[in-house]
Amino acid sequence: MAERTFGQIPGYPEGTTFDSRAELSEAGVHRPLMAGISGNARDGADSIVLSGGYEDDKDLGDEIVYTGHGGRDPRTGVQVSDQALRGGNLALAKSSLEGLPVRVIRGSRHASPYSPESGYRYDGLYTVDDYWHDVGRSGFLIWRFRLLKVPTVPSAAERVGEGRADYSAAPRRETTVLRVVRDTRQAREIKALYDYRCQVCGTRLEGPAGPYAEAAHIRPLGAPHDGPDTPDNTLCLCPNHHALFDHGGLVIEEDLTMTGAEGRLTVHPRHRISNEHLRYRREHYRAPEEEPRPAARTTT
DNA sequence: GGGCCCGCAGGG
DNA sequence: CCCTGCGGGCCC
Repeated sequence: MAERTFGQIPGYPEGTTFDSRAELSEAGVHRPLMAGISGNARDGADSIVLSGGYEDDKDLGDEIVYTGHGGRDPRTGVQVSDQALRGGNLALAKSSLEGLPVRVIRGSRHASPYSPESGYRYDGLYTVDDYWHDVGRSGFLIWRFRLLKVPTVPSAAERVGEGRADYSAAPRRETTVLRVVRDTRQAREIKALYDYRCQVCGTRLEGPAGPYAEAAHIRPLGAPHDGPDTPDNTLCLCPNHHALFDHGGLVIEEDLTMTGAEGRLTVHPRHRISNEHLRYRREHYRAPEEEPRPAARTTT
């Protein structure tokens, strides 16, 4: 078994097309012949294929919301039970935690303006920006992974000796920056209100240029969550608790007690926090009930 | 080795 | 078009 390779495969630049899954596998661009996700729980996911069939997928080009696997009838492809954070799904979550690049391949059967006319096409590297669970069209629990394109910069080797005509001939999509700028005026005001102390642990980080804290959104900004950039959707957190919150390891209950941290969330009298947004976060990011958390890996 | 999976070809 | 049988590679 060849070792798993993350990032671009030498000899197969972005835009390379393949006739079949067998060719993709042979090239090492996406090794499994049928599965959509290549990877494991330990190392993360190195590639995925969008080939249609998953009704909850969203493809906006530079942003993809990819559906995890599992819970489908193998014959019909119909979702008949809940998905779990296992196998390839866990691999993609691992890639998110580690910030690993995922090769994305689109197939012609995937209904999207970004799909190739025929066969499969390697479309570059993406990062797994976020993952959460949702109720899919089928009514069953699905895991969802937001992938964002890593902007492609031509390497020095590619630039050297490259004629202008060649450059203009290369098909390049315009890259849309989808990230919302997070530190708005209201975010700064919330941080000032708490004097840069974490609402979870009270930590105040002080550097020579001043204090540092992060504004965390409770209901995430951007589709499909569409949380607002408003004070009632913003928390002032230290980097550790921000990361823990984003990855579902810190849950704020309705009474402001916390799962994953001691005590109760500190809330300033002049800071109203939306219960609705807190509920949204719990519903989509907390580990599902029947989902046993994977055993933590210890480094020895 | 078992079970899973965003194939694929072939036939109706 | 839809359905069926037969799959290879890989994770666990």
